[in-house]
Amino acid sequence: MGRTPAGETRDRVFRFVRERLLGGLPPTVREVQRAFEFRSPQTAREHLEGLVREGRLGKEAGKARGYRLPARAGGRPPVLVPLLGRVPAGPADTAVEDLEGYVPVEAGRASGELFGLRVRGESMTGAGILPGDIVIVRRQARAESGDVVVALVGDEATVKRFELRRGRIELHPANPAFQPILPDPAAFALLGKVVEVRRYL
Amino acid sequence: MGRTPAGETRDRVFRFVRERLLGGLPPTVREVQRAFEFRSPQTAREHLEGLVREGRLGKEAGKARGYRLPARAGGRPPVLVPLLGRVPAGPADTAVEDLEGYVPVEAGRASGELFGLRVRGESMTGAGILPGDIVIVRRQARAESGDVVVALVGDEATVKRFELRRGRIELHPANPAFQPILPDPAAFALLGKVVEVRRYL
DNA sequence: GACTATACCGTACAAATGTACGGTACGCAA
DNA sequence: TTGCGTACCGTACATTTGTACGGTATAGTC
Repeated sequence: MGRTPAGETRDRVFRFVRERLLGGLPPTVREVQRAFEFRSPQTAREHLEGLVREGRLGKEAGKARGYRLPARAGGRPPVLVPLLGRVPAGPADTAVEDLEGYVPVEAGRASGELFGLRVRGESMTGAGILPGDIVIVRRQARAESGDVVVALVGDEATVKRFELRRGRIELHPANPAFQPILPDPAAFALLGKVVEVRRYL
Repeated sequence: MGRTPAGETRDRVFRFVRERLLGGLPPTVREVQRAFEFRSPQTAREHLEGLVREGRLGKEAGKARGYRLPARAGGRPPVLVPLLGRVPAGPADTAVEDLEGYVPVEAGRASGELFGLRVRGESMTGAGILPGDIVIVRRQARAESGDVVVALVGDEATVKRFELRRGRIELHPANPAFQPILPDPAAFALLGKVVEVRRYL
């Protein structure tokens, strides 16, 4: 019968499974079978079990789509965080109508609730944050001086550098053409801290 | 029997399912059943089908773990592209020893071979590309004027704006403190085009 | 009351999926 | 040659899982 040199197919099976796992949806035995045109599910299973025996894969026995990356291999699948089009005033859950889509973020970075926000305006160009960029924000009510934050000033969401001076909050732009904002505490709300910036060219 | 106010349980089911979907592993009907302590899988199914009917969920009928986020909401799971620590001289696959990790990228953006590269130097700060940023690069041998590219000049990989002037290639920095590079065609290789910039704060 | 809708239960069935058992073909080494 | 290991096939079976059908209870409305 047509065979393949030692271990080569198994490596390709591993890469296929890893791809699927990293992508988020583990494959079934028969999906592996079809992908490699094996004529028996057992062939796929032998490769998968072999990979488990070698420690290259983990599994939840008996369960559908039970193959996993081994725990030590760190690679949890990325999570998708909502990309919000407008100001996230309430909890992100309620702002469904403003959902532009989802952005993948490493799970390790995903402590707390994250959301994405598209940047408007040029006030942070000096910090490499340009209009149209997407900032990934961890929702939190506190910040430290120097953090880049998303804040609600009046009715407007804005991205600025956060500074605490003599007990007073200041929001500093990173562009000499703009002035620092000294928000009225009553009309101010900190939405979260920027943990990542992305730009699609 | 114990019932719950209109729509409330359904909302909680939706959040549960979305959590699982964003986390990577879609739940089964019976996992939803157990999570909410329904005594019939049918109850879970009615909520799930209801959510599909409302357009809040999508599904692959008949398949195990077939519930999905609706297509409009961001679609395919992200793929992970290799983040290379050093110059990717050969195909990315061969440079495994220089692998720093993986970066998730939307599948829709993943036409062609992608890799990530960490930016060194300040030559592109004017374009919002700072030292330490990660650029996502599509491997390609051609570019057009204005593209931000990764090029190999001599032995060094560099990120610059690509310009073609009178048949001659020029690499322009985006920082007045740096000079354009007019590379010797013999010692020049275009590695790819930057399609995305990210910064982790 | 009669009617309808919603939320849930209980059970059964069918499809998808994981698993087991036995077989064939090839390469290699004793 | 024999024996062993690997790679694969074919088929059957058990579990998991999705699905269908019918039922009960509560609330609201006409």
